[in-house]
Amino acid sequence: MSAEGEPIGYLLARIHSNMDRRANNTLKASGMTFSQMRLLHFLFKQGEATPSQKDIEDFLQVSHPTVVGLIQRLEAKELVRSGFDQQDRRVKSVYLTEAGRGFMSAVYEHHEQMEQALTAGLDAAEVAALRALLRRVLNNVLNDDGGKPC
Amino acid sequence: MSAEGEPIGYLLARIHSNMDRRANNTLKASGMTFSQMRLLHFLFKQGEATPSQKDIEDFLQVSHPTVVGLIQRLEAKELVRSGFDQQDRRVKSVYLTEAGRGFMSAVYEHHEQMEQALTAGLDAAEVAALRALLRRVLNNVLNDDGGKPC
DNA sequence: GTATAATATGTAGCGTGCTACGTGTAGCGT
DNA sequence: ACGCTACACGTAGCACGCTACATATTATAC
Repeated sequence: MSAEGEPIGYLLARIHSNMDRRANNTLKASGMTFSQMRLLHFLFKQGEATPSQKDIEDFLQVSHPTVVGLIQRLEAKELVRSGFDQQDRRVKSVYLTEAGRGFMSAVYEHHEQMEQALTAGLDAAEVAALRALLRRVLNNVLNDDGGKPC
Repeated sequence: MSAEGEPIGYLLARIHSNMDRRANNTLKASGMTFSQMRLLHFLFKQGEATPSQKDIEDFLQVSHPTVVGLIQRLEAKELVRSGFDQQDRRVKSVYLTEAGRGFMSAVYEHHEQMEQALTAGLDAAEVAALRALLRRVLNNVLNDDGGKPC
């Protein structure tokens, strides 16, 4: 029937938008969003290091104006702070405040919940297989030029 | 190292945003977007039927204000037209214009390209496995209430 | 030293998604 | 007929993603 014909692209679009909506509804009470959570997660993992805006852009794989917006909103909430580097005054370093660091436990709790909700009913081998396939798809999306000369 | 730990949720977010950007860049010349393409695809499949805005909402699985915006932009381009039903004047029926119907061949061409780019390097069995796993993930995202009472 | 290119960040404007709330129509109970 | 609920659609306002263009700093070439 229609099962074999359903495009992977549409499937991914539907999953992502539903996942995003669910996550944001759960986080709504705390005034956070899924994207903001991803950024805090990255900063938390860095420990004492203070990554630049460019590093964040590469990690999240979004454009730099998107990162600017995220940082502005997180700074308004006093969860992160930023400042220009003294060595190279082009780069802006970003780091968690104490409040931001404290926020992370709640964030990680939700993180676990969402991951388990996504993979409910799949055993460990299936999750591993899915992850491996998705990583290959991601690589295609990142590097493949699909006929476009540039 | 970090391979086994990468959350499915983040992987999906990265894939979707990169896919969307690629698709929109390819479609840019024609003034279309990936979302608009999904809607035209749905209308085209309906043949003579004229689905309501609500039907579109259910198919795309997005909120009704999002559908309103999509339709407004497609109507501005004269690719679709809409009107309220005479039987039940709450419902607004949407259908392709001739221009919209003509547009579809180009759309389908890109559709094929994107699908192939996504699954490059995967054989038929792997694509089928990925699709099956994604469908289960989608189902989790759709139906699982994850502790929310309702 | 000065011009040029490369890099990092900022701003403008738009599309797409959401929630919350408002409007109009249909259906139902009384 | 009246009110109430349910349903479909509309609007407001926001978050987040993009491209295109602008600015500031550094690096490089001459």
